[in-house]
Amino acid sequence: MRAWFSSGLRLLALDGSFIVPNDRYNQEREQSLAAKVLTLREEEVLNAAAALFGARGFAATSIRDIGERVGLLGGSLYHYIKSKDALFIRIHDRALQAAEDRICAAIAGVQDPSQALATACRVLLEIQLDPASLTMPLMNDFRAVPESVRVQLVERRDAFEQVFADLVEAAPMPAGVDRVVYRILLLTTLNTASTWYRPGRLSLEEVAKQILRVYSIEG
Amino acid sequence: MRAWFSSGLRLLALDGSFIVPNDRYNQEREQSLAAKVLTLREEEVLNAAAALFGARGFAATSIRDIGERVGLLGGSLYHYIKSKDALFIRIHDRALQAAEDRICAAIAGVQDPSQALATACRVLLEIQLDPASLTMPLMNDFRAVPESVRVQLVERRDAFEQVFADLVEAAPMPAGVDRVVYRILLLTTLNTASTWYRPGRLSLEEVAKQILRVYSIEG
DNA sequence: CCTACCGATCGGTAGG
DNA sequence: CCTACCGATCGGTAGG
Repeated sequence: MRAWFSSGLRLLALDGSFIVPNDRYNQEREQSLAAKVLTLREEEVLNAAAALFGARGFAATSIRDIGERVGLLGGSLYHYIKSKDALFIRIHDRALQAAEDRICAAIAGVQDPSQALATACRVLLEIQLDPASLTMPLMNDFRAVPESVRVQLVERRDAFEQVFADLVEAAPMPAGVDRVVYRILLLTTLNTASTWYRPGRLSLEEVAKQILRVYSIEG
Repeated sequence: MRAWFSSGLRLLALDGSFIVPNDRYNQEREQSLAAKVLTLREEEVLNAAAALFGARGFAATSIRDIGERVGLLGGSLYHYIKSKDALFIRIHDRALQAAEDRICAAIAGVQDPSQALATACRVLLEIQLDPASLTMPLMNDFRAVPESVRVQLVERRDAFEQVFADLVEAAPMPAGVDRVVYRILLLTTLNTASTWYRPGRLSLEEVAKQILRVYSIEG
């Protein structure tokens, strides 16, 4: 049995990765275990950064802002991150992987193509509107991001969207609708819902129902 | 007859304001004539700033970037602008006013509610996708903008969207669709089209037709 | 994890 | 319209 496993305390983070207490063994193995095992402190840094990137965007979020959220000075953050660019890419990757996992799990047993698409939409909307899973720094608007970073974000996002491309391909469409355009509009709608939705008049379920209705999905 | 009128050369800018050659009379009267009469140089500055804000967002666009585009050093720009914040608000206001004017002119003679909504959508899409009228710094994503600026942008944008609110109110909807949600989804779709559309497979007219079809608008 | 700092860049100003 | 500069802040590093 591995040391980090026998150490007892182990938590499952929102995105499916393990969180373990910060001990020497873990610090030494961090690199070789890739991104799978994180210390509590690392998890804190990622969550704080995700929240700020999501709220203000890449350019308007400073390393010192992120540090302040977790009680560190800016420079000290570099013990946990390689660079601001790499941090953003990492958060984006983890958020999309977590979303993809949740969506694939939710549609695994669904046979009807319309029902599968409806379910995928509902789960993505849940993720985008969940204030706790601020883990989603809005997959759009890469304008303020350096070019070299943007190409990596776009590549990852395209992979994620393939899930929806497949679902849209299989689902029935209104007459004369281009499936590529439809998929883009649908995903934009789901991904930007957090910019306007505020709990109150409509519940999350009602918003989901409205979106499915506008997009002619029998859910 | 007014001096600026008799000076002969007068151009109509994209957003409907007049452009006149830079002469002493004009410079002296600029303030009292409000924002209606602009020197060529001012127009240049606004267009360059609009293009950069639109391409990179507020936080990632520097005053020096804008200056470079018009052949000035950063500091020299302050002869034409009051502040970066004020510049952004001004561009946003002018772009929305120009869009509103074009849309209202286009739907003026249209009686059928569905036809009117379809026309408004087509014109807004044209504006958002016209590479020349980069005058539109994407009316969404105010995340990187200072709070004091954002409230002014939102206020102006809400006024603009009232045109669409009225059109959606009058138009027939699919059964069970909430008109407020519908309007938000429709406007988001039109306003973000420039983030994904590239001329090639589909023409602007085809994209418009697709959007109208997805949103069940008989155009 | 902090102190202390680097060079670069930011929005903006003074003075001509 | 430029030179020359202000104080603030940026991402990032060294050394402990």
